Amino acid sequence: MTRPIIVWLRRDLRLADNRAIIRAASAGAPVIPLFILDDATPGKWRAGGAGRWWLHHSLDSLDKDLHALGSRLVLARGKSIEVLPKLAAECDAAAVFASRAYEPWAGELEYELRERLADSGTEFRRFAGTLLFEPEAVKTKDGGPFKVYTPFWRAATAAVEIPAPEPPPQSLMAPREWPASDQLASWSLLPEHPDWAAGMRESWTPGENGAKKRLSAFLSSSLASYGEDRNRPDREATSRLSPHLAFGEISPATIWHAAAAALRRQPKRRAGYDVFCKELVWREFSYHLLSHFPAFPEQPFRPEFTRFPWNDAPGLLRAWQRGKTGYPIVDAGMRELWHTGFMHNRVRMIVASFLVKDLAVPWQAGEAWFWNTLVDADLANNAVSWQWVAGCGADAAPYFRVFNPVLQGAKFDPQGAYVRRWVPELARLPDDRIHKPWEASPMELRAAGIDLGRTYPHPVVDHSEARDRALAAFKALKG
DNA sequence: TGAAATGTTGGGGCG
DNA sequence: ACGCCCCAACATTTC
Repeated sequence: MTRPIIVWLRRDLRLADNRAIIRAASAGAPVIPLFILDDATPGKWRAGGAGRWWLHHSLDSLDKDLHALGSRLVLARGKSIEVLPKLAAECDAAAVFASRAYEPWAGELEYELRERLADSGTEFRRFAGTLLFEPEAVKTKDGGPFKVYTPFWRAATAAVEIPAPEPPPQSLMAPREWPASDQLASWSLLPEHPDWAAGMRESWTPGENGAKKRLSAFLSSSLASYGEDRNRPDREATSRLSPHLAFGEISPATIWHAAAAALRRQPKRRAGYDVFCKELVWREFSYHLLSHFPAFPEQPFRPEFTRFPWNDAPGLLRAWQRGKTGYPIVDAGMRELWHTGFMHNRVRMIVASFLVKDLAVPWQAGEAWFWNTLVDADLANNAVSWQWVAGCGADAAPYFRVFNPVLQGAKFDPQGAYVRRWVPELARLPDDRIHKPWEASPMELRAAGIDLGRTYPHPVVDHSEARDRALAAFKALKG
């Protein structure tokens, strides 16, 4: 029998438009789909709690899909650099196929893997597909990486034709004998004591099928108005594809081409389509930056920010994490995150600005919290976006841009529906008080059943004063 | 993918 | 009719 090909799956948990699987399937060899739970290689960036919940269900879903093709998913745990060569030797694998990864540790790992596998006569092949644009494919005039979004967008979309997505394989040849596999349940990826995942189960359908359904629902119902409505957390107007993308349950090329097709069907979707494409390419820009500046998750891109006088304030950080800052839009966002593993993008900007500027807590603390609590936690997006808000990143918001949580709330959640949903103790306040309960009269508070300081906190800082402090600190940094 | 302070304009009230 | 003031609405500048 022909020697098998191991398909090493990572954040590409899909069959459609997954070139590693598709090429292996058409090679005429048995295919061994493999997932390794490797907490050691990424170190502190191993998958967090919410991500582990998602991962469990995504792996479960992929295994079912593989069974429908006469195959299965083999599970192993340990360091990839040890597990893979060992398994390849055991199975006498001809090759290991994988989608390329872009995290700081990935390059060296893939290089070393190639060497070790070659020792035992196993070829190692990487495939594109995780990104629309490979980091090397987009260069400035002098051959360097882009540090500003708009020129990156122009250069990338002009230079690269995005190939059409490829259909999933119709069948996968099983090996004569399956290697031993862990039981998914034995990995304990799901929370037990306590089971905090109820809100996640209500909110999401992890897996390739869920991703496809989400995409078509979004394109048919929300693409047209995406440009205006995507900033409204009180509306279901964003794609909510981020966790599916983060786990590779759907490829960006699939989304790209499906959106273009939706535009062709209905040309009036143009405005929304353009904005949506820009958002997809922000993800590309994040990966572009991460791959050229691997310190991005740890260190400020603009080095002068290393000496910013951050506040060591565990109490304030905790109030932020738990959604008890006293600013309704901030608390609503943090509670949505805690409950569902997700937060609306506009609200992410508001809560991030509040942590970094109002509370002067280092952006890395917010990045770490998001890493653990977001189902769409993605190293590149997370690091680049936090630095963008903090003002120390590439093409970042200028440091003096400080969000006012009251004004942002009034502008993007005008009737307070989002706040009422996630901060129910404020639900009975009138619209013109919902984003600033401290300005409600004693009578209004009583009527709404609120005892400020007891049932809902006073603001942990005064925004106006905090803003002045932030501006002064940033100014000192500059001078 | 800001907010707040400051500057400008123009309509209306009024002497 | 006219100049003056007020101030909202909008624009520009600054942080």
